[in-house]
Amino acid sequence: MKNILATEELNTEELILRAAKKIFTHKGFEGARMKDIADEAGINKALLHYYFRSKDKLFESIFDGVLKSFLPQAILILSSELPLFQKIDRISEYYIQSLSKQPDIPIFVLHELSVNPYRLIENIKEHGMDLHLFSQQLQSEIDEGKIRPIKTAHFITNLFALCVFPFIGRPLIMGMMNLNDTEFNSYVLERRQIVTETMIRSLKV
Amino acid sequence: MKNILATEELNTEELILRAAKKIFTHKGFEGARMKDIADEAGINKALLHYYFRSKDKLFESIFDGVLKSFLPQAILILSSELPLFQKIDRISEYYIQSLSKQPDIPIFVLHELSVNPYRLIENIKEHGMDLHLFSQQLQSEIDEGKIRPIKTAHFITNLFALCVFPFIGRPLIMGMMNLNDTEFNSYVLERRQIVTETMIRSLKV
DNA sequence: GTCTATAAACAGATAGAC
DNA sequence: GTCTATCTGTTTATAGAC
Repeated sequence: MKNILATEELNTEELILRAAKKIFTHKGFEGARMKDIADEAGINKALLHYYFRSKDKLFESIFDGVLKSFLPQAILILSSELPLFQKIDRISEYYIQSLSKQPDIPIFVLHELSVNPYRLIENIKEHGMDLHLFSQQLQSEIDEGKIRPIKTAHFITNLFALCVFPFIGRPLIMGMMNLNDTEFNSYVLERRQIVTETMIRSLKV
Repeated sequence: MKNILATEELNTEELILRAAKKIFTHKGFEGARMKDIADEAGINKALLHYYFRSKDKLFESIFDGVLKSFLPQAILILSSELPLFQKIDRISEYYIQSLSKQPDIPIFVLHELSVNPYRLIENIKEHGMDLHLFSQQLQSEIDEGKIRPIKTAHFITNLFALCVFPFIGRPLIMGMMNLNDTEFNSYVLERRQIVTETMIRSLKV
């Protein structure tokens, strides 16, 4: 039985997937070159085609995987039994932490979706992006006078905007604020509390 | 003297720039084809090179123009003499209204900056992205106990995140919320008030 | 200035040896 | 499975006629 913990013992297919994820998320589908991916994986171009037939097929593997590793978590937390304010905290905690390790993901996903919106359709269907339960919870809190009225769409937009924008706007923020890499990392660490506070204060009656 | 109001009387260079802006902002630099731009402008590929030498040069013209038409306005409003809460309202009004007419701009700019962060440097130097005055105002309001403490970086991130994210995340929002184009437009119209309210409520002591 | 035709460079994909 | 060499189609860029 293979030692699953030996991270350096990757087979070729895994090497390719890791390299492809790095190059695609950094440069986008159109900007990525099969040569770049092969070099990153330390193998030959031809092997990419041997394992994945085409650039499109390879990309689909990466894109689907990325989407599946991020979107469902939001639905899971939002549809849970947790109190509203705890959900806010969990979402900001999870997304800011995950994206700190993979900061290229948001701009990659949103750029590709913006160029090819159809890509989302299958994935959404598959995972059933049902926010019905969450909408009910939100409406209950409003009806009981616990929070100010807000539509589900705006609540979710606000929450994700506050969490994700630092990663999307990184070069702009670093430029406008004159931050170096170290300073930017500190700034990101502060975001979790800022997001939670901003969301909760804006909802308080 | 030419009639500057006759919008249909564009010379070839203007036709190219208009077409290039449309194609580049929609598909990004790597995804854009010179053929697409020529077709959009109703002219021949060779003419693009006659006027702009290369795809890179043409892109620079567009990118610089786009940056100059959006960034300085924020600095202008933030560095003005207006009260803090009015600045919030002006920013959300200006950016949500402008971007409604050109919704591709944010993802375009942020994707290109993410692939080539150096692009920003010259532009920022040129326009002097100085937020010193604004930081002083923010600190004064905090010191006088008028608003809760918040760093300039987080204030600006929050404000721009709330304004810009709907355009960046459009396909995702439409997918998750099951919105059609008409519904999305209504949703965007509501954002201006949501942004102002969210920002101001989160700052209130 | 504007076009057609073509060159030159590149990128994705395949053939075939090992 | 993995490599080198090559093919095929695409894309940017140029030459040259009008």
